[in-house]
Amino acid sequence: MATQPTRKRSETRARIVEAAAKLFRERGIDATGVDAVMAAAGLTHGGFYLHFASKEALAAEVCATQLAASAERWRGMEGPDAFARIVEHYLRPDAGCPLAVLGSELGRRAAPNSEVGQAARSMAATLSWLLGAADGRPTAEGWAALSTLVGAVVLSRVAGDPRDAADILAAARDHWLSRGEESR
Amino acid sequence: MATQPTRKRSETRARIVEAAAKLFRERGIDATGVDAVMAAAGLTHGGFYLHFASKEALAAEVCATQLAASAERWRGMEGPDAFARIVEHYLRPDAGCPLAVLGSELGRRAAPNSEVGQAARSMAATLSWLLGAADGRPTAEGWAALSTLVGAVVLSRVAGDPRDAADILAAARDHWLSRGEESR
DNA sequence: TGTACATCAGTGAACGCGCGTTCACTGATGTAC
DNA sequence: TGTACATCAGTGAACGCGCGTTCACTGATGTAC
Repeated sequence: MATQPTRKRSETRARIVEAAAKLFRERGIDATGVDAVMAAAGLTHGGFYLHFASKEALAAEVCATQLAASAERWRGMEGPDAFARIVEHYLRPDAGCPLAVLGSELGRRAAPNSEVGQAARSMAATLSWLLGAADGRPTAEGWAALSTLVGAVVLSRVAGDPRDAADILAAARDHWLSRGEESR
Repeated sequence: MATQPTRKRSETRARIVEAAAKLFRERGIDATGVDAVMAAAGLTHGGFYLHFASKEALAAEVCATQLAASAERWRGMEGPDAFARIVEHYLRPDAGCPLAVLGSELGRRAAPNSEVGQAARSMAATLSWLLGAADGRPTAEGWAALSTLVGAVVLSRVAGDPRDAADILAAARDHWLSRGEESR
């Protein structure tokens, strides 16, 4: 079959990362094959190793960059309702933060762990700050808030009943947003 | 090689389930082979299918029974510090509730889901009851508490730094136990 | 402007390994007589 | 009590498939002259 007109390597690479992020979120890392990732990126599987040393390297990069981007976005949030906006966004049924969606898989992978851990720390630190902490380090309250968010997403995905799933997300939201002023 | 003296099928089966529960908790379902489970049970892999129709059937049974047992144990807890005891126990670093440890893998498996969902509901209902709910149904507060527990375990396993891991578990504990009286 | 060649992204067949599953066989225990 | 046979749990070699990885090859673009 004919080859596509030559494209920039870096653009193709970005497409692969994007496709992988989506599939990993939907199906998990182990359950997503290299061929599926490449097909989703509009390529054949053979070209994968032109961009990545291994599937494991891709997984590490995808998780690290996704979480780093989230952490960065959170850190940039401003305004009195920043906390509420983060919570609402995190708990959207289609959000799928890697911490929650890939949590158990991440816990057992060696490679991405330090970066994943740092991103989690940064996210907890942002929540702590928005909850009134003095410096930029995660407080107990910040960790508790992040735990509730992550756990709610995990539980909502495990719950067989979609109504339970919605209840769980709403419960996590209410628990953290009904302190001080309600934001809607 | 010599065969072991004949044993009761049901006992062997129970040993397989026990071994699988341990390995699934440690390594995850996908990453644990049938041969590893059987070896841990002191058997060779060939005999597996005398007890289970497939690895998937084993996974379903292990998850369902583990969670049902947890839910049952929670339901039977009594006394004014029942809530505190559940929380403390759940957050022990070596506990490893399947909801947290296998959460993301469970979310994508078809078979065990309805039973897993029911167990989660029951656990949330017990927490709700102990937090003062009127009937035996899960309240928002109960779901929020369970979410925090699950999320804390997930995060503590993802955190690269063992000190963060301990902080996270302690934060979840403090968040839910410092309402009303402290229990220690 | 045109020709020859290097470079480069991507193709798709093939390889090898791990793992779930099957199956013929073994050795011990239980039962009939 | 002893012998013959059925049953039954378990063994371990083998099979097949999926998937990560490799590699010879293709076709397009860029460059030298």
